[in-house]
Amino acid sequence: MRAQTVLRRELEAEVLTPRGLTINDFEALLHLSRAEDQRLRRIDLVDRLMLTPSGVTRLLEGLAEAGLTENRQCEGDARVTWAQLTPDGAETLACVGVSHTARLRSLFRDSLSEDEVEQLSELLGRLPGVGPGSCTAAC
Amino acid sequence: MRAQTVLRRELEAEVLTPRGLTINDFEALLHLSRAEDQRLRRIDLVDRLMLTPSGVTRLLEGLAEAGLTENRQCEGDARVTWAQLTPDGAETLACVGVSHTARLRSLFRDSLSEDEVEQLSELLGRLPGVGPGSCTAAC
DNA sequence: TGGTAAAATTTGCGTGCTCAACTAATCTAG
DNA sequence: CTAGATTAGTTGAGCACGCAAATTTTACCA
Repeated sequence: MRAQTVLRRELEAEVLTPRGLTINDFEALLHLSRAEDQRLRRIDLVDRLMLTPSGVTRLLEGLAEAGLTENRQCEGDARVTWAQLTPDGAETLACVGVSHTARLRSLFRDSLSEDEVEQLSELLGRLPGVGPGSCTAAC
Repeated sequence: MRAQTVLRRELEAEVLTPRGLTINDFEALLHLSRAEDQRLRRIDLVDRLMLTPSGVTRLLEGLAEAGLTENRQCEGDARVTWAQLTPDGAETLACVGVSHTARLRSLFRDSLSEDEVEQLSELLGRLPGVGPGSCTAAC
């Protein structure tokens, strides 16, 4: 059950940490890059990253400060502020993404066959609170 | 991949938190209770709980303060201080253990068959950093 | 035997996150 | 059209943990 802790650190150290990114930073960028207009409401990130609203606020605080993200007003609903991916953010993601996901894949493929990865993903996805797609690999 | 986060909180809330215990607190007690003479070196807990030495120090700080654990000198090696389960600790574990593990089991069995749990456990166990037995269920 | 390396542990500092409480905007009944 | 409920988000306090550095004790080897 503590797979995450170890895998996670191993993953971060490789390519993310050198750029001052966290796994959640990375995944936030990833989700933004795939969203329409490359922007998402905070609440959407809460769901996708499985954080609390306050966690997301702080996460975006850091990303915005690093210029990878921007806060944009949402006309039509003054409650929401978009988290908008900046060109810098997109570029960073592009740079980091390849080696990160490669690393991720190899981490699984070293010990599991493709079918087994599939199986594992399916089983985990059935657990409560783990939607299919809450896993980077599945993205 | 973020299964842990959710399952973990759900688990804690049920029976552990009301007693002021954390999952790691619980697992520490569990490991101690199964160890010879109901005591373990800090380093052993580091391995079993997948924490850093400093994490274990702080964990035991709390447990000792709550009287569930005691620090005992180790004659023969002055570097180590045993973490010794107290009667209180054993009792607490007994009280909490049944409902906690029941809850744990049901959490898996609600969405997975017994075979599938087995399968999941096997697959996870092959991942680097996850020995078989680092999962409460396997204990 | 002495000296350096390794093992077990603690301490200070930083960080990522949660929880609870709060504000502000929007929706929904009566 | 207004009163309460809901939704989106922020803020302060606190916690569990990691990392790096320091300390003490033990082991190993020239």
